[in-house]
Amino acid sequence: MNTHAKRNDAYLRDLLQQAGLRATRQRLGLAELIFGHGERHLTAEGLYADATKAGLRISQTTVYNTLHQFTEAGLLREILADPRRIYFDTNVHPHHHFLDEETGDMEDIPADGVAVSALPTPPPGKTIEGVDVIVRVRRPAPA
Amino acid sequence: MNTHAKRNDAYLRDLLQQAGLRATRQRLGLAELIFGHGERHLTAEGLYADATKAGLRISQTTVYNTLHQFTEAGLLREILADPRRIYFDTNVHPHHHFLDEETGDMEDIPADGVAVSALPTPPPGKTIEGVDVIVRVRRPAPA
DNA sequence: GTGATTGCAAATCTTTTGCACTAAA
DNA sequence: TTTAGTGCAAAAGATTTGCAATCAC
Repeated sequence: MNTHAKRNDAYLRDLLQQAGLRATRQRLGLAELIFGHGERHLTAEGLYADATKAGLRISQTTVYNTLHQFTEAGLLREILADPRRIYFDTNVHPHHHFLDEETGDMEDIPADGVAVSALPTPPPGKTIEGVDVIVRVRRPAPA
Repeated sequence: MNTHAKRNDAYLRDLLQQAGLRATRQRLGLAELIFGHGERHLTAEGLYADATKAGLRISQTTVYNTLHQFTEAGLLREILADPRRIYFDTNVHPHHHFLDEETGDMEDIPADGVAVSALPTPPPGKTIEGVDVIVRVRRPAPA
């Protein structure tokens, strides 16, 4: 028997239930890809491609819906990085990112790699929701 | 006479010339709005609206073209802040931003408001192009 | 059974592109 | 005159929405 799959399935069902979401075939499949598979920085486009490749029958609409639902549930976090597409991160804890300007690839910055020394005073009447640090990198142009 | 306007015009013509751009009516108009007017955080949409409001006959295409040309010339800088739209900043020096998550408004963080303590080591073969810090703020939800 | 979920198709929004016309130098 | 610039219209790309059929509980 595939004990591992069963246990994983139960885990994912639990995850969904705690998020107040029904355990549909599509959501289980995406959750497996996202949380069971080690994916870290996702775009809707990429996740849809992976889902399709994995044989999951699902629509783009549902991928978008699911990413947003998972984000609302606190299972994912949006990264402000690229004005042309939304990135989601499976790591919802405070941390920061390298963004390759050429390829669009994203990578975590190791926990102690940067530190924001002192939080600035927010504009009056506003409170700080979070801090995003994006370190833009690229392969140096050939001399 | 409008000495001020003349001087300003000459200044803007010079700015364009040094950027290798012809001093067209449209570019002069936009440069006036952007650099003579104190605008700081622009979107194409907003600049187009302001230009139209100011009586400048111009197309959206030219606004997009001009923003990119100014950016290439180092007169503006793109800000990675909102996956849904590109922000440009007239301040091209290293500094960071507050982003109001509800309104989309952007504000500079005073120079000494944040500091990134130590730049992280970039992935092998890559060099750091720049660092963007976005502090997301919002009006706290009523209790 | 009942309300949540899915997914098609169409719409929306922002940005880019092709190309004929116009203007700057 | 020559080349750069403009802008219409259309395309492109990502994301969202309306709504009827389907599914989870």
